[in-house]
Amino acid sequence: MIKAGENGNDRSVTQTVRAQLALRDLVLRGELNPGERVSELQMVERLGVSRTPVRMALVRLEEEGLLEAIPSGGFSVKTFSEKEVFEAIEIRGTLEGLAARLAAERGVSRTDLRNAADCLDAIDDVMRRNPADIDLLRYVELNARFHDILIGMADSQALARQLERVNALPFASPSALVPVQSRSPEMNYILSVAQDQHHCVLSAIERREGARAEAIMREHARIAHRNLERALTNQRDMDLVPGSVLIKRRIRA
Amino acid sequence: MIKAGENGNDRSVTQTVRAQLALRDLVLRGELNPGERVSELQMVERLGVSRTPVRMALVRLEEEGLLEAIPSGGFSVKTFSEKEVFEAIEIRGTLEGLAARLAAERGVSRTDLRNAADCLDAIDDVMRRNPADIDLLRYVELNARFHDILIGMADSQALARQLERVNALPFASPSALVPVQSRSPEMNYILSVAQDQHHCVLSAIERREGARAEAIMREHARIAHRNLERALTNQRDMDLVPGSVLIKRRIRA
DNA sequence: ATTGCTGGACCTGTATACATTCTGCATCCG
DNA sequence: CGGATGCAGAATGTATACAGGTCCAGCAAT
Repeated sequence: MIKAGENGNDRSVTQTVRAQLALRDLVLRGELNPGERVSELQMVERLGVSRTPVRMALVRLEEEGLLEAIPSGGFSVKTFSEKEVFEAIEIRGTLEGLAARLAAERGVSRTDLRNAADCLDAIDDVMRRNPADIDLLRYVELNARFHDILIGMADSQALARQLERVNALPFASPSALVPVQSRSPEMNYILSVAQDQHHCVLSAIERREGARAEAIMREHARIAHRNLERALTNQRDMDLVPGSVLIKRRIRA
Repeated sequence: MIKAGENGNDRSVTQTVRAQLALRDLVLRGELNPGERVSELQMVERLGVSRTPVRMALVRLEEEGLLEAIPSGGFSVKTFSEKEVFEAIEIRGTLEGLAARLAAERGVSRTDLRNAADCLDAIDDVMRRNPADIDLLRYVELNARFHDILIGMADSQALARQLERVNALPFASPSALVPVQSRSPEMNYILSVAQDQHHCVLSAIERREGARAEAIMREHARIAHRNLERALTNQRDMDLVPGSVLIKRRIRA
């Protein structure tokens, strides 16, 4: 049954993890109809592992928020209303704000500051090097890294855990909605505003200005709100949003 | 094997749920040494169910934050530093603040307002009826209810989920640290301050004063901080803190 | 045509056997 | 005497068989 080379059997990676990754992929790509029940046996067929790891994967994906437990047993693919997506982003902004405040109030090490500053330098570089055709992939990567560094500076395992959970929703993570801008003439403008906020929050943390650091990160998340709003009105941009198939669209005027 | 009446076999309750409840109880009562590995087979013996439901329970308790995954496999009982406990409370305060702000900004239904007001009336009643010997159990219950109503008023499934997660930590939930005051002469004073905050936040929500509502809930959580501080300095009060056995104490001057 | 019932397929919950990996200890070599 | 090494035991990961429960289709009766 185990055919090496077929789907990257590594022996070090458990079947459970493999099933989890594969299932998440199926859900996010919309190959499982939202709202539909996810049958264990069908997944056994489809993923090529036995029921036990499929079961574990289902439980973990429910924990991630991508699946929903059915009262009578089993799981179904979760759907999200537009409202829920906005709220998820708002929650992320609030928690990142808390992280920034904690970092500012407690103070951070010189090396942390250095790492963050280096990361911002790299982003500046990306934006300066080729303003007409920005390397979005690299921007997204660096942006995610900065946010991770920020969370790290708060030095709070509990907070990191909570944020991990919010970011598990594919459309809520810090970099999820950046690509939506790619078809907009305003992209450079928005990106530079966002990057300015990055600089400002780092400066605030350095000066131990907690309230300011918090406010900036909250506002920073609002950029994602704007991008989402754009994607919802321009339907053709929706395919740039990860997990967009899970979003129950409302009729829009 | 299934002995009805021994541990409430209901047939409608799955073995998994039973195992989860029993295991949580074992962890919270400190019958499993913090930091120690939780052996599946030992739990099978101890709980009287097979490995499968035990496994499920372990995964769910990890999700709750009471257990920690060991990289090489299996789980261990998680320990919390004092810092982590404070942070968990801070996170709760922040999220409850967000809930209050959302409720205020969006406006809430008349029936919600009524329910909340009724709950506060009931708390007032408890405090007035017998000031010398307050029925703490009932206070705790009503307090938890008020916080639940508040979360409900935010009308955000995502936020409710996140708060559920924080409150799963036994010492972080709104009512967890209330009993610590029971041995303090200041109890009545602190309870009335807390209750005043309840009234104020409800009034703020009613008037749609979002920023104020948020600030109040954040400050409200700080009462728990104070109670925790008390318990940590007066070791004899620690046994009033649920899950206190999981808290790694530091030497205090 | 509608409603209630019944049979059966399917699905999940549970238990357990098997395979593989990890761990701890004793022993041996440098 | 310290550290590496190999072995035994145990623990987890995985697969699968079995037992109920749920839900739907089809049929019959009204």
